[in-house]
Amino acid sequence: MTTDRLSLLKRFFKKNRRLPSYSEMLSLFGFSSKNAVFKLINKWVEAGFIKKESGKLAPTPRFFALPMLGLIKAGYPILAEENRNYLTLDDYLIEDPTSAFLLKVSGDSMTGVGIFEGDIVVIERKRQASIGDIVLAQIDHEWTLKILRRDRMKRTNYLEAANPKYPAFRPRESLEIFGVVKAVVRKFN
Amino acid sequence: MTTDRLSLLKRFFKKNRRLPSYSEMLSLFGFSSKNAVFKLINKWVEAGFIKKESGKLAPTPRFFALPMLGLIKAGYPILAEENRNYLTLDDYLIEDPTSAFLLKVSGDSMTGVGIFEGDIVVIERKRQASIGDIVLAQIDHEWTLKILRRDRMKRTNYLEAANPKYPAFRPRESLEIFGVVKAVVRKFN
DNA sequence: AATTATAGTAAACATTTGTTCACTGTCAAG
DNA sequence: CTTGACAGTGAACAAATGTTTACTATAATT
Repeated sequence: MTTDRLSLLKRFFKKNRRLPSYSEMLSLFGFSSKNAVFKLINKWVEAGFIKKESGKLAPTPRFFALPMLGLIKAGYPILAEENRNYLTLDDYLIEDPTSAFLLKVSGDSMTGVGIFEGDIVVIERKRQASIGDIVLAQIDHEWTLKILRRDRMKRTNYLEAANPKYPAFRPRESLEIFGVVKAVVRKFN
Repeated sequence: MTTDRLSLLKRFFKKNRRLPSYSEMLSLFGFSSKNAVFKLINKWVEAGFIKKESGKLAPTPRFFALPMLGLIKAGYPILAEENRNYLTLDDYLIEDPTSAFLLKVSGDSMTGVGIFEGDIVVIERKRQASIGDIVLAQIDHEWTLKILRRDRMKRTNYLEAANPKYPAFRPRESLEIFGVVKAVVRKFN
């Protein structure tokens, strides 16, 4: 399989974080006429991989999209119906890049919700959270990552680990929330 | 906090998947001289947010980078030492976009390694895997996601769930590997 | 008060951009 | 065999690009 041109283009974008100009594509694809590039691009525009707006090229969501399968229990993989038009994993996971940051997790207190030591969580910076959210909080001036719970009787909030071996964490002085966990990410190997 | 110009630029890139031209930046930033843009860009180039190569602008890894913290058990978050220069979560998670695809997980057979129903796994398409890898495989013509194990005595491979409630899966006829799980991703809410 | 850096305007310019037009060879279909 | 579609060459071109130079106003420093 001789690497096709779209792959070459994707590789260029991955490396340079931009699309090449037509003259750059000349050498990238091995053409000697810009018109060849022109026609090729138009084909990709029609196919929906690339967009033109006021003469500027930009990749479309489709350009990045990885095929997404669903695995049926019975045993056959199918193309997942949901063409949720998320562009990249970034766009899927990080809604507001300006308020988001990453946190490398340590400890085993959240294994119950599938957050393990070494995982990376995406946190959205905010001071308010809903009950049940996984929050980054400071409880009695100590930082921690736990589930936010509410004690209806005492009308207070407290923190709970997602691991039966830890007790509930009830603040003596203060419980301050700094962010909410929006996603987890784990790499194998 | 009046949204600063770098944020405007990031927003533009997130929306259009490209950097604006200087003339577009005029209106984006509210300048009336291209030279103002020119100087601003050069500042960002020096700061390492943007790169110029042969007159073409491109964002650097730094442009995308989210702050990455580490959480010490004792209770204080610190800037994670590892400035691994991964660009985006995509680049961190997906090494080879041409051979990768996504799979939405169903079932509870992999909860032991923190893969739950509804999670999305990044799979690298390949026919060979190492013992211990989490693989997408066809065992006796049925698709499944399990851990690849080796039976040294019988000199055969078999599959194992990461959930004690399932027995080992030993192939009667065939065990064919289609890909290896490189990462998991889970979104909350 | 004088000085220096910073942030922006305004105009001019060579280079490069994407596009268009006319043309050629190749291959598959009628 | 002819026809038409397809893939590419080559040259020409208006428009837009990033850059440079000269100048102004504002704020900060000495």
